[in-house]
Amino acid sequence: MKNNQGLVRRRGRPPAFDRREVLERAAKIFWRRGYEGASIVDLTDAMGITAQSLYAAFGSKAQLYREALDWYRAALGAITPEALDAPDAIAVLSALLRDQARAFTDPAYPPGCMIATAALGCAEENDPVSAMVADLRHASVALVRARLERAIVEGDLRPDADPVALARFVGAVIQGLSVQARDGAGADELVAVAELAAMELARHRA
Amino acid sequence: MKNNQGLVRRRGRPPAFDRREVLERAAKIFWRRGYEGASIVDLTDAMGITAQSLYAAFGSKAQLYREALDWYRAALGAITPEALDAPDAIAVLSALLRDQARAFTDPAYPPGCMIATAALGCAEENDPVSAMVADLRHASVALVRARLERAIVEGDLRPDADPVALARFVGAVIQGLSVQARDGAGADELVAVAELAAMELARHRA
DNA sequence: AATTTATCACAGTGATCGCTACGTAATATC
DNA sequence: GATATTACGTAGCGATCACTGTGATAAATT
Repeated sequence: MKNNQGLVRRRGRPPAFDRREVLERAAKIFWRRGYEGASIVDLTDAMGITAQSLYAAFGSKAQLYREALDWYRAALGAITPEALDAPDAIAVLSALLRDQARAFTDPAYPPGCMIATAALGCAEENDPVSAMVADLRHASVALVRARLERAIVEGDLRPDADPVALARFVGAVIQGLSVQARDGAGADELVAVAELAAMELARHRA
Repeated sequence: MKNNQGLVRRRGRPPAFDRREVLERAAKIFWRRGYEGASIVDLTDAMGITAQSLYAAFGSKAQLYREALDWYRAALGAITPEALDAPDAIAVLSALLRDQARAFTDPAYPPGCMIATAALGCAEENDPVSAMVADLRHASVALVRARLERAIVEGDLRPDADPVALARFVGAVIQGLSVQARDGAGADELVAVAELAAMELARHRA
């Protein structure tokens, strides 16, 4: 009906649900409850499909979570190379901090970041899932670090600045913003924090 | 045997374990795995007692977690009014950030903070536990804020500084340090982040 | 029409969840 | 030693976990 837009012709009855839409609904449950805190019943209730359809479409809970993270990164929370590509690294990262402060408190979505504060401490059996999310955090910090290294070359950042520490600093503030958003902080409060962090970045401007 | 040091005489067979010692072992499991990630079997295995003894001594998993948090705050992770009481608020908070960076990476204990990044996103049934830990985070930030307000009165901090935002900023950095410690960061890396945050604090010195 | 695939409702898998009843062993007071 | 009190080990409670089998029906293709 809605899905399978003529790209791949298959025989048999087509799915009655839009795969992307039910994925988004599942992602919001994972976002709010975390991987372990979201049960299959929670997910199927929100998605409006049965467990059989879930497993037929997504394979497993862990695979569904992986796809939910992909959705989040593509739709909302990504720190992409493109987003960091504009001139003036310090302005780019200051805007990033402010944007994240606003995004983490957007009432249209669950509070906080789906990646920055996910799967911190979980049952041993789910350590692989935790490691996967940690890898996404590492990758984001690495992108920020690369952008800061470029900023030194381009003369935005002082040559004696430490891109590794500054990137970790930006990551830490974003993670803290996510914690406080989950604890109920408002947009203005978090933007004020982001601006303090941006001030510290500006201190390293060339 | 080891416990019940003559303080309260009771009839019947005395416990064969030291209550404080098994509580500390339980706390480390909670610390590493979180409230939901630590099962009763995980806990009793680490504590070296049976589930029967656990429930007789601590009442429930939630109550054991509460006592574990008390142990953590008393033994290690507390931001107490006393710790913040020394002169020069900015020096105090800078030292706090550095100390936390070191504590979060102490190989003698699980990585990160037991409170700063605990119970973020959990099953609905455990929302009360999550709220309890969030309250502890709020209380810590409130202590920092009070110390910063005093610093304005005492002339450490510039009168136009924002104690609320600065306290949230300190809290956010600590929370980010805890995330990155859990992700495997080392002491030196986190101390470098703490020092960047301390630099921003210093910018508001009177 | 025949085939294929997806839907649903229902049921149930073994495992684990937090938690507890029961009988016995050990230590107190009397 | 008698008795009361408490802890311990075994075993198991009902509930939920992620996940799957069955079977009938519906909707698409060939």
